Amino acid sequence: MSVTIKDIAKQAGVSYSTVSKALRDSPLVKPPTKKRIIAIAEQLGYKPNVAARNLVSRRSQTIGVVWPTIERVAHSALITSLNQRLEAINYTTLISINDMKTAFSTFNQYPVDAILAFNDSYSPIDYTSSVPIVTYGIAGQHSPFLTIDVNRKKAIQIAVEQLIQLGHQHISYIGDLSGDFLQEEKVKGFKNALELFQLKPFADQTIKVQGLEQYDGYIAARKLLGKKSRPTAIISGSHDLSRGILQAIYENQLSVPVDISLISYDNIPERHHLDIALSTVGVPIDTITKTLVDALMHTIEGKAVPQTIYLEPELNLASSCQALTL
Amino acid sequence: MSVTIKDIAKQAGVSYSTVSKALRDSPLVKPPTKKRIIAIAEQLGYKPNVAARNLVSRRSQTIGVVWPTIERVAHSALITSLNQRLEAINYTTLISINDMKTAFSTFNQYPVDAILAFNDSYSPIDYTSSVPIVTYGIAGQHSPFLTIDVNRKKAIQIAVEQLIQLGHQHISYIGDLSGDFLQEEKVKGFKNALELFQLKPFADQTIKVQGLEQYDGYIAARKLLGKKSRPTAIISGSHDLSRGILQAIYENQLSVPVDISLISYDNIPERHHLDIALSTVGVPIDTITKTLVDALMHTIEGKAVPQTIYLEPELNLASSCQALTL
DNA sequence: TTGAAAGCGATACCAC
DNA sequence: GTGGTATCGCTTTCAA
Repeated sequence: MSVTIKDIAKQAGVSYSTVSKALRDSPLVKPPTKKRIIAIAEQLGYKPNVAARNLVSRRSQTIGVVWPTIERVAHSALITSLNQRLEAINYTTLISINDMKTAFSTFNQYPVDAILAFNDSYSPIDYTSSVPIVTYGIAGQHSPFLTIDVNRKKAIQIAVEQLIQLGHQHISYIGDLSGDFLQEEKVKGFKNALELFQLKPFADQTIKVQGLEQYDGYIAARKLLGKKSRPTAIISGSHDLSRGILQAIYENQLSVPVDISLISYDNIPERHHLDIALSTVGVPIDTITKTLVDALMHTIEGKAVPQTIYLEPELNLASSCQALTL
Repeated sequence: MSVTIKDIAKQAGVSYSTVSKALRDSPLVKPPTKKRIIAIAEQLGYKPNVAARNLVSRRSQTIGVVWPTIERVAHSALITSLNQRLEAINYTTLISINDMKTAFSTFNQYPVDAILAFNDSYSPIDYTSSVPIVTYGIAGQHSPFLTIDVNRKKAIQIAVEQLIQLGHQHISYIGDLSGDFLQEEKVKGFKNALELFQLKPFADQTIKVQGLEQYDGYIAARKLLGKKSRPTAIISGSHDLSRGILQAIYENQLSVPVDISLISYDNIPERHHLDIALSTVGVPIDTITKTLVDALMHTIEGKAVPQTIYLEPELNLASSCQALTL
């Protein structure tokens, strides 16, 4: 049997309700008493019983994260950052890798204060939950939840704009992954931008990939660079793709940015870990997770309204881009 | 406020303790009564309050999984399978991606019945936990916990033995990743086996990789195959590496198994998803997770002893290997 | 400033 | 078979 507040109360010679207050740092307990109680608690190795606390407070200080696609690495960094943030405000993160429906059901019977669902499809989440839900991903049409969405279209558009300003006319986009809605958004953004800036279409505008890993970027870029005519600039759909693309470029005895300028989607710290400083567009992970946590807290307090928050991407111009030299 | 057993009791006109029994399918309640109560519960949308249940039963039906390395994909499939198995026996899986120490502390104050820790280092886990712990990974020297370890050395040894039986003399191992203890075990197994079978050493016996992804396998294999003399057989440290290796072999206009035989570590269903049926050595994921779950249940019931369970790898011979033709 | 007591929702034991 | 009741560990009024 582990130690309870009653044990502490006995030791301290006070009532156990006083202990409860002291441990919760209530102002209703005299500082010296409080100090003594906390000392004893520590010494006894007291750990509060969460079940009991949840029972009475009707709060669990736990966020349920629905993350059905662990096998795809994309969100790992996001989850890591999210976890840290929640931890900092005394929340526990509980991850479920089951499908939405199962996970919702689990979390609804488990004591979580809110659910964060990673949603990478357009299909509406048709599930009623008594626990408040925040969604990260594609903004659905009439989502009944607060949804956080990254403006991926605009991100790519910004990249295109930047390259055009630098004088580029032949720009390829590597990262067309069919079946992945998040990726398709980016492709749309690319095509929109080309139209918008009235760039004349050329052969290899969008390059399909099999996946989003370094390997896929490498394969795609090699195919692209193997041809007689090649673009002067490339936009890549993800950081990992970019790594592979860089490799392929080097292999072709080409140089970045002299021969080819490169802008990568994804705004993560790892962009500094390459031989060359990578230009990127995207929302910084920190911004995303901060927004998510804020949204969750608001939702828990019942202050959130079903709406979509679009996060605006930022451009980080670095040495992987330069003006086209004629 | 959500519905409780008292609400059901009122509706059904019975005492709430009867409801409790009925809902737990106790034989002490007449079937018709039981049926009626269950119907009402369903109709009211009753969800048991886990906190209250935990409080009294002193069980939470929850396993805490410590998985600090989500960013490395290797264990994803394992976690997925584990989660399914636990779900099947009414256990909830709670994943923490914090470091061991933090995670243990969280789980110790959170109601979990047992902790499963993924440990990929030799360093002993110096943490006392009142919650029972099962470890998966390298068997420590004097681990105070039940540890499940895969005999990786032996796996590679079996692969070598098989290839030798097929007449191969020049065998390379791709998958030497410094700093990763699990990988180093495999390299050791390879070297041991070569000695054991008295194979004369040749130049490119072990090939270092930067990571364990397809890309890394591709790069390593390309380097290996670019030289004048090449091995007649390759053993690969992981499924993903193998995919890249296959790619590099094809690119060199070589064929598997005619020119090169290939055996891959990792025994996962995906081995059937390639152009060629891949020979593999390793413990099937299902076996691993079954063992883990059994170990956890035993531990929870207090029937487990601190010991190491070694899982023995299996060889699956498929068309990616053939006898050496002279 | 402290203590007593009610109660959160469910289980389990003991009567009836 | 069913109902009453103590109990789990803690928070929260309400009195003292």
